[in-house]
Formats: sequence, structure tokens, C-alpha cells
Amino acid sequence: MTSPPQADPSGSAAKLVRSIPEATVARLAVYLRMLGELAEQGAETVSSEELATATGVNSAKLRKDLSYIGSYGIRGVGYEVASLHHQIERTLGLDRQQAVALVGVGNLGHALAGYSGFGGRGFPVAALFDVDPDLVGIHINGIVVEHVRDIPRVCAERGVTIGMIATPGPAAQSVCDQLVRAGVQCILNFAPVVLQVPEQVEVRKVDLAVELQVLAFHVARRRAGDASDTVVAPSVANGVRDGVHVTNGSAVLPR
Amino acid sequence: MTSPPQADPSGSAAKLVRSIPEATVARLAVYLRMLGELAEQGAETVSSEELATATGVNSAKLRKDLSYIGSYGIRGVGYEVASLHHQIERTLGLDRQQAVALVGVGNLGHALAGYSGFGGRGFPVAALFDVDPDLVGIHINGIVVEHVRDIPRVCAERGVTIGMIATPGPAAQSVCDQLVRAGVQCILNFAPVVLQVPEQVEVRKVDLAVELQVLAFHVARRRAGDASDTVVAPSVANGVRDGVHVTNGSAVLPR
DNA sequence: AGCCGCTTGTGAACGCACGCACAAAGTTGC
DNA sequence: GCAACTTTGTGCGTGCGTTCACAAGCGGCT
Repeated sequence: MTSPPQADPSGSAAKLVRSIPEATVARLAVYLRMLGELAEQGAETVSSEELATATGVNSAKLRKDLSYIGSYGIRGVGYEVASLHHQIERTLGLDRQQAVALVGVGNLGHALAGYSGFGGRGFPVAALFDVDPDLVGIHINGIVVEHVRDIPRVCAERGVTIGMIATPGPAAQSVCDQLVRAGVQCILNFAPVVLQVPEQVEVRKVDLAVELQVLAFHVARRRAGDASDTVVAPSVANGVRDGVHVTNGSAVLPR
Repeated sequence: MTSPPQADPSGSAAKLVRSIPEATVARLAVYLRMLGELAEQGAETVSSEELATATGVNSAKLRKDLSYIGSYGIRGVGYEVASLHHQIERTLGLDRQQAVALVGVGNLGHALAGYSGFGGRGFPVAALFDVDPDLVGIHINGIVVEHVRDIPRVCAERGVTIGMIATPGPAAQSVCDQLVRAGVQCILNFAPVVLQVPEQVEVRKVDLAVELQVLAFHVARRRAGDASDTVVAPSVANGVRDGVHVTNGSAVLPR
């Protein structure tokens, strides 16, 4: 906000990180990916307009988002792709690798373990856990599945900072407690339960069933208001752009 | 938008559905699940306070959410579990099954196809598609994988209303176009791209890499502001409740 | 060097959503 | 039947997030 003008010192992105809205952080990640693609295509600079269109946001919003991390644009020109990429990376803390532990190697967990989108983006899956004796011991993508009871030891050994929970609902809370005890700071929860964690631990929830149910609602609404003008409140997340309707996702959830 | 008041024509949940905030819709799905569990446990009624605590929201917010779908509570008592469950189900359009088509049976897609959370909640996966000749023809959970080129025909035959895209990024847009042509009304997109769709089609995006990057940001912030007072803006989605810190998920995305 | 056009960065207004707090309404006990 | 208690439903204030619109700044052209 009222950040005093300053050249970046050295190490961490400390001062700059003050007070970035959560919604902005999420979008920064999207910009980052697009910047990576642009860099591959050999682009030197992008204007806010171009980057905004490519990522599906309003250009003013994009500029405001970027303003939270500093003034790295050149007026009359745009943003230097490589430089901006680097700045966002630094802000999001992606300049160092974050080891991820995944608990629950069932259906979804197995897929997540093999998902290349993680390791390729600075989140190597460093540990896998399950309780099923048939699963403990097998290898997935070169990583052996350990028993849940070893979470504290293994996580400590491998410097895990982020946990992902892909267990059935009933097991999630106890697994979560284990992860917290192991010093994990952030948890991505795929289980359909509300996790109780100490204040300093961040939980983020992805609920696939909820996503579908929200879509089902829209189908129903459409059917109901078929020939009528009954319309749901547009809400912040919707919008029409270039004749293109893109309701953004929001895995959303309570609280 | 400015929909004139109107009595519901036939059976559908038309007038109740007028103008429910998107955020509320997502939470209704969460309430619904908890109500299901409560019903299994034999509960007859719940108070807003109980249901709110169980789902991790503020009780006032919960009551306001429920007020959007009507007044089904009993003052001094609470809500009748079965009745409320039914009302929410109706509002979300879950009283009829929605056939889902899944395109992309790779890592993630395969898991989604086998995910019991869908079929069990009124979203039977009715069709699977891929372009890989090695995958076309195989069976997953009793469903044969068809070629992407047959999307229009198969979707029409099986009455698919919702599409899920779990392909690599580059393939997503063309697959999306196919689904739209097949009459799919809503799309859940797991591919890391912004889809362009006609206005009447709803897109919801789930981006796992973004989720992790948001978490990484929180780890970095924590490390940076270790002994300082550097704090991120709490944002609407965070909160402390009973000494429990639960930042909600938000698969979020642009727009 | 000076002007022109383009793009950034941001002040200000708007709108949604959240949460408080209370009135309305129903229930239980006497 | 009345009083006290419980719980819903909601009007209102507040804060965050989005959007508009414009001044400030930079590069290129003459």
C-alpha cells in the first residue's frame, strides 16, 4: 500500500510482502505461468493489456495486483517478461524449492503423486504416506510410500514444509494433526472435512464435489429460467469479456 | 439481473433460485454434506450454531445463507435435518442426476474417473474421452474410454450436462469447444489455461499448481516475517475461530 | 531538444460479502 | 395461560476487492 520507495535490499522479499490480498496472490501465480510461456515464446515485454487478456482478468486489476509487489513496469512500454517473472517468483517464495508430503495414496492421491505439474513447478513431492499395508512400501514415481505413523520422522528428515491430504474424510483430522506435529506449515486439504489446526498453520481446501455441485446449481438455474429472465446474482467472480463468459473457479469453502 | 418478481411456473425451484450469491452456493454444498452425515447419525434437528461450527462458518452467515433459499427453520428449535437437506438439494439442482463427461484420462483424469465422491453424490461419470490410442477402448470403473472426436455423439446419447477437462493445457481449448458443441452447459476445468466459451456456458477452474503456490507464499511470508510484525492482509477468507485458524480454500482464478 | 502517443500506477467510487446485534417467533416450564 | 428461554431471520455498519478514470512517466519521432 503505502510502501516507501526502496531498492530491494538483498535476501528475502520481506518488506514487499506486506499486505498482499489473498485474491491477488492467487492471480499472481496465474500471471507467473503465463509469463513463463511468454518467455519460452521469446517475448521480451508484455503490456498489462496483453497479459490481462491472456490470463482472463481486467487489465486494471492486473496492474493493481502487480503494484502490490512493486513498480517493475516501464511506462509506455509494458513489463519486461523475464524481470517480472523473477519478481513474482520471489514474492511467492518460489525461489526456493518447497518439499511436499502427500498423505493418502488412494485414487486421487496416486494421481497427485504422479502429477507432473508439481515437481515441475518447484514443488517436489518428497514423501508419500498411507495406512494401507498394501500400499506402504510400493514406489510411485521413484518415491516409496511410508506408513502414516512415520510422518514426523520422515518429514523432518526431508525438510517438508507443505502437506497435502488426500485421505478419506474420517482419517483427515488425525493425519492433519500428525503433519502439524511434524512441523508442516501449510496444508492443502482434499478431504471433505473442516480441519482444526493451530493458528500458525495455514489450511487451504479443494473440494471437488462442491465444485460439481456449484456447476449443477448453474445447470438447474439455467433450466429453471429457461425462457425467463431469472438470473443469479452475477457476483464478483463472473463477467463477460469480448463476448466470452468466464466464471472463475473458486474451490471456495467455509470461512 | 433486475428480474421481476414472478411466481414459479411449474415444479422447478425457479423463484427461490433468484439471486443467490456464488459464495453462498458453494457453502450450501458444504452444509448439504454435513446434513447428510447428521441424518446418518440419526439427528432430527440442528441449530444454526451447531451446523455452523461443524462446517467451519459463522452462524450468522449460515443463517443468512439459508435465508436465501427460504425460511425452513423453526425458531427456538433449529432446522429439521431431513427437510433442510431436501431443500438445499432441490436448490442446487441435485434432485436429478447430472451426467458428467470427463475428457483426458491421464494421471489426474484417471483418478477423477475412479473418484467415488462423484457418482456417490449424484454425478455419475457417464462418458470418458481421450485422444491417446492406448487409452481409447480401455475400461475404467465399467466405462469405456471413447475417442475425443466422438464427444458430440456420445454426450448427446447419454444426456451429458457437465464436462470435466483434465487434459494437458494445449489440448484444453479444442476439447472445450467440442464439449460446448455437444451441448454441455457447465465445465469444470483442471487444465492450466483460460477457456474461451460462449456466454451461456459456465466454466469453473481448479488449478492445483496455483493452490500450492499460494501456500508457498504463506510459507515464505512466515519465514520472512518470522520475528517481525510483517503480516499479510487477513482477507475475507481467513479467520480465527476457537483458537483454530482455517484459511479457506479458493481454487480461485482470474476473473 | 521538444512534442506526441502509449502504458503504467493509483486515487476514488462502487458493490459485494461478512458479522454484529436485535427483534420476531416459537417452545418449554410452571 | 403466561413468562422465560431459545433460536431464527435480517437490517445495518464495516471492510475488502474490483473497476473506472486520469495523471505521471517513458520512449520514439521529427
